[in-house]
Amino acid sequence: MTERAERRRRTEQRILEAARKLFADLGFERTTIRAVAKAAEVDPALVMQYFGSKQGLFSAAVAIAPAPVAQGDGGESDVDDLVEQLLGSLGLKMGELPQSSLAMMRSMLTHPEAGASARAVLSRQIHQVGESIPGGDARLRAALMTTIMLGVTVGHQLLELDELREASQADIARVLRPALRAIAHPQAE
Amino acid sequence: MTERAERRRRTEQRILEAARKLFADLGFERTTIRAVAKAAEVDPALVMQYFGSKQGLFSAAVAIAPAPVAQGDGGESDVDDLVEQLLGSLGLKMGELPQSSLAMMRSMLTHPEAGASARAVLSRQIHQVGESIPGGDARLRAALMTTIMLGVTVGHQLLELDELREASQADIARVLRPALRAIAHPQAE
DNA sequence: GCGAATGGTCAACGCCTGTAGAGTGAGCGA
DNA sequence: TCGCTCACTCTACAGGCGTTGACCATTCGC
Repeated sequence: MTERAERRRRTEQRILEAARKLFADLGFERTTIRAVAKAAEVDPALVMQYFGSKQGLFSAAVAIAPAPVAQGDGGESDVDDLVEQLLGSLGLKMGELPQSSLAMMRSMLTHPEAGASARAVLSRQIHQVGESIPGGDARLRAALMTTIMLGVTVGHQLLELDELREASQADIARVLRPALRAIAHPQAE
Repeated sequence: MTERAERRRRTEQRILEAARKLFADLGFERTTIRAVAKAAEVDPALVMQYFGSKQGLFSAAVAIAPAPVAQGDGGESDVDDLVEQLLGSLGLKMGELPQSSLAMMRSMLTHPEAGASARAVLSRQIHQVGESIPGGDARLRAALMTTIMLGVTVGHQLLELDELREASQADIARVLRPALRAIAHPQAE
């Protein structure tokens, strides 16, 4: 790779990292192009030149391939595996949920584009979870399992509730596991 | 009450209603004083005069006495009652969660003051729920029950996920009930 | 080496925002 | 009725924002 191209790639990466951090911490509106540029030690105009607009920068900063949830055939053990997978994804979230995800979540309630992205990601996950659990109302159960994970993640990562920050990942998983299983396994009532 | 005072009270109320609607729909940053004034058919300067600043308007629009959760002594039936209460508060949220609450929730991830308010409200609820359930880790269990309700409410009210909008309040409560009970009732493992 | 391409900067524009202060007219107390 | 209070409006300012186009300086292809 030519030296110029290499240099450009690095600069672009530096801008994206700064943008992710600021978007994740402050959200879309409070993050300014000027602040991103300063954090990346670059002129604001360069950010525009590379990403076209603030929205373009946001899209580029948030864009990632979401890790897909493995699918099963609805059998018993697969359902429990699914629960463990969800809990595990929360575990990942404890220390090092990617900045891009945090950035999207931070803005999903106030920035229309981020909201649309969040809906897409969640719908996708709901669909996948729904295919992995039995029962006629699998869709609703999957939606609730997903929003439960969303709520815990928001409370822990974004609101930083002390009551959750104090607990270890294992403790949270231990308490949450029976709840998720109760939803995943349909019972006759 | 004198005519002038009456008139003022009505105007102030009109401004607050417009502000709540806009804050709930758009969040703090995207809501402008000018837009609130226009919706209330009033001059922008009047909004400032009444509430001092945009932040003051937001505080006034969001300020409400949160309905306290009744407390029990940790007995079996009380715990189930608590679960029903939480599910009921979600039920209230279905059609007509007050605009002031929506306004606070909408901005809680991106506006520092709203975030602080949200943390205060949630911590209060966690504390109350924690006092109503038995077990050594009641605090953590209460936090998770609370964030679960938060996640479902956010997904339903703010993100407006189709999978939740399609379901009736009773359906959601039916699926969620065992999950909350599983967390509320500590089990030896 | 030399012109072209390209990474990067500088200065500025136009817009929108929250906010301030002077002004107006109608209802109030005496 | 008179003067004052107070609800309300008009106009304007200062600052920050996203965005733009002209401008350097280095490196590429030939």
